[in-house]
Amino acid sequence: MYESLHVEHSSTVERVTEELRRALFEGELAPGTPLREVALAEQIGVARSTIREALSLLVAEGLATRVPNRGVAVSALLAEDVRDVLRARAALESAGARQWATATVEQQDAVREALDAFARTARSGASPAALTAAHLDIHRALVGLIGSERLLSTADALNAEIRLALARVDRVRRNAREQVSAHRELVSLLESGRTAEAVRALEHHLAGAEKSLVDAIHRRPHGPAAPRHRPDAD
Amino acid sequence: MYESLHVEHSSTVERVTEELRRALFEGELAPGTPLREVALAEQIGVARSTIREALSLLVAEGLATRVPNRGVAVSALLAEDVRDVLRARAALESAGARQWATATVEQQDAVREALDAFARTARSGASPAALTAAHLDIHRALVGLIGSERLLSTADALNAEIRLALARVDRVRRNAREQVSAHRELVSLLESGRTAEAVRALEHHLAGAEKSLVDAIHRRPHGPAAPRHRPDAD
DNA sequence: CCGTGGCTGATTGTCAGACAATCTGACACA
DNA sequence: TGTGTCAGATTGTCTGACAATCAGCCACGG
Repeated sequence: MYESLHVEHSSTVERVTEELRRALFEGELAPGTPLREVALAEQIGVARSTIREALSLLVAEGLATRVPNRGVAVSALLAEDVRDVLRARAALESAGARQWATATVEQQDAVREALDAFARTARSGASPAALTAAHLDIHRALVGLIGSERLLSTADALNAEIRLALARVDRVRRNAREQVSAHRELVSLLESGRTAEAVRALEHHLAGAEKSLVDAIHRRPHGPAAPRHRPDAD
Repeated sequence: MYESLHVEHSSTVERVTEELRRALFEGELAPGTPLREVALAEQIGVARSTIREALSLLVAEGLATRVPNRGVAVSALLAEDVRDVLRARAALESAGARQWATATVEQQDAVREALDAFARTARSGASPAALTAAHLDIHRALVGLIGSERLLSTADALNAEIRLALARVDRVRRNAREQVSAHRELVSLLESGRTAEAVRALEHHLAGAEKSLVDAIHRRPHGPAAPRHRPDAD
């Protein structure tokens, strides 16, 4: 017992990491932006070693990229990366969908709840970031049907990369209502046992997401060529 | 061009991490063994901060576990963990198998080559560790059929955990020849387009692996209860 | 006898400061 | 145009330090 009594993680590294993550998702730091150790250290008010650990965490999560002897920078997803991530998600989520029948009731309920939460969020006209989070929660719950904590972790990492990409292109504000009904349709296919159709619908949905993401990247090619270091504005 | 010309990573952290990994896979460090920072630092001859980074890497890979304020120790897989990992592998690998038809020729060849390499290794009666590595390479190549680098990384992490568990129970020396033919059968099912049968065979194989691993763990329950700190031998 | 509380040593988490190695960009030079 | 050199910036690693936290032990009191 008493398991529910645990204070928030008071680790300094954890707090710094969380702050950086927030800044990334919020779009305050554009992809390609270098994350200098000394600058961040004195700016946040912690030691360089602490910043170093936090940056390593971000790199491990795929949100930042480290080049030896040149430091870490905010990850800039290329079209190739988006394809990679979406392919991974398709594999994970359709594997989950295929296991709907053998999943536990809790796992199924998690999907339904995520769907409802998404619908509520869409109806209440929340912020784009919140909407994206709620949307991705449904897909996370699909992976949860597999029943592996480790796969849930990788699903989280994949979703984090997507959120990073979406932070720069929140113009994907297409009809949220439409998205809700599409996902509702997907879940009802699962519930009625039409697995093959559900998998097809899921793959169709992900293909669409991939296309819009790749288009967005091509429209604003913040590719591997880091923004030139210009002292003035452009 | 010139891409193939890159020296070995000369990073100290990388070397230390590699050394620790080797010790783990070799079974020199039993699960539960604490990895003390100062001790390792002066033993290997590097600074504590360097050891710290290396340990963080191991923790990120799942090979070690960190408890706040109590340090990191070699991961001890419980039966629950083995189930989790095997479930994840089943999802990834059968997803790969299902995509055999749409995979590129290179990806298919990777599977065939891994199979041949395994057969050669088995015939040459190599070390158990080498045999396990060759075996896992086949399964890795199956995940490769999906075409996502990120999923390959998670497959590597999962396989590393399995290798860690196998290091303590290399009594799984059952007939290697039998294993080879089982995998050959699996690949030929894929090549002949009998996907559903291949997936079934794969899941059967993984279920067997899970069972033997769980049995081994129960036989030698190096569970979460870390070995008491006794100054003398037992 | 058993639970409580406090003490001690060991270990981690974080900090400060230092220095060599490496990379970038600019500049001089052929 | 292409090459060599140099200064500045930044990382990778080291040393040393200290407070916070934890495990084990022991005394105390019910």
